[in-house]
Amino acid sequence: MNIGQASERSGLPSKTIRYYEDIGLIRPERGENGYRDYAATDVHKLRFLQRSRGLGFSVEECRQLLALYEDKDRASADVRDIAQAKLTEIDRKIRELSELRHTLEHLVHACHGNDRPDCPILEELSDGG
Amino acid sequence: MNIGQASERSGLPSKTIRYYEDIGLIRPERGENGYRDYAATDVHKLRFLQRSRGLGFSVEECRQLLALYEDKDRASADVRDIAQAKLTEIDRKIRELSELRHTLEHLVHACHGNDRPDCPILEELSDGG
DNA sequence: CTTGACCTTCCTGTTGCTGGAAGGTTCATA
DNA sequence: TATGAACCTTCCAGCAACAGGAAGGTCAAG
Repeated sequence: MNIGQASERSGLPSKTIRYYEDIGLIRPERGENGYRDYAATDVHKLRFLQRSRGLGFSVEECRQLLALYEDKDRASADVRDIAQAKLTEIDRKIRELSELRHTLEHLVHACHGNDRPDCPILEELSDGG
Repeated sequence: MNIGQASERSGLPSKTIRYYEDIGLIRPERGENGYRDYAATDVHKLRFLQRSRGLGFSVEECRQLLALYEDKDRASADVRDIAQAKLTEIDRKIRELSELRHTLEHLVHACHGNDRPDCPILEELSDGG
């Protein structure tokens, strides 16, 4: 498929997809006319990139993550070490998001419109939530 | 406290903290010598910024989030709308992180070293996990 | 065979930092 | 009191990860 369709299916702008090719993340085939031709697996990778970028992983980290399942020979210990490290990082992110969620929920529900300065959420934040 | 200590306590490099001041996110006092002087609440805000940036929120989004609890008068409906929108976004991020975690866990545990091409994780990915 | 919606490369601009230069401040120690 | 290390300041340049737009080729429909 062409880049437009790949963009639509992955949720990434065409510009970004071309950029990812520039830096060697995804290598689509080329048609006779020079157009990029994306396979279904390419789109999966793009979607994967779209997600992990949005979750705060750098492009280089995404390259590592991508390598994890592009690696046909997953026997190597360092590859699994990377995966394990990422798992730890993901757990941390999930924890932090939950805390942030907790904080915001208080803002929405607990301090509903009354402009008292002793709102519970402020105390929580001051205590180093 | 000086910027070095604020950096240490917030987890943000001094450079980044100065940048955040440049773009108007945090406004510390200044001492007689011209040094920035950070209060405890400033450090809380910085830590908050450090987290939310690492979780994939843009600086402008962080500015909104920060405004949410700097706003002494939280009566306005639009402020609460923003908070609600962020809550939805956070929930999505948590879901995506959980999926990513699931995927990686499979990579670490299910495909342990055997280089078979029919590894379960690959099927999962091909199905558009 | 032209019109519009695609696609291509290339070049510039923006965001969000990061490093380094050049210089002032503070504080312990000789 | 001075000298050196470890801070701090501003400013300027560069990098990462795109985004916008120009200039031009391709393709399917009327």
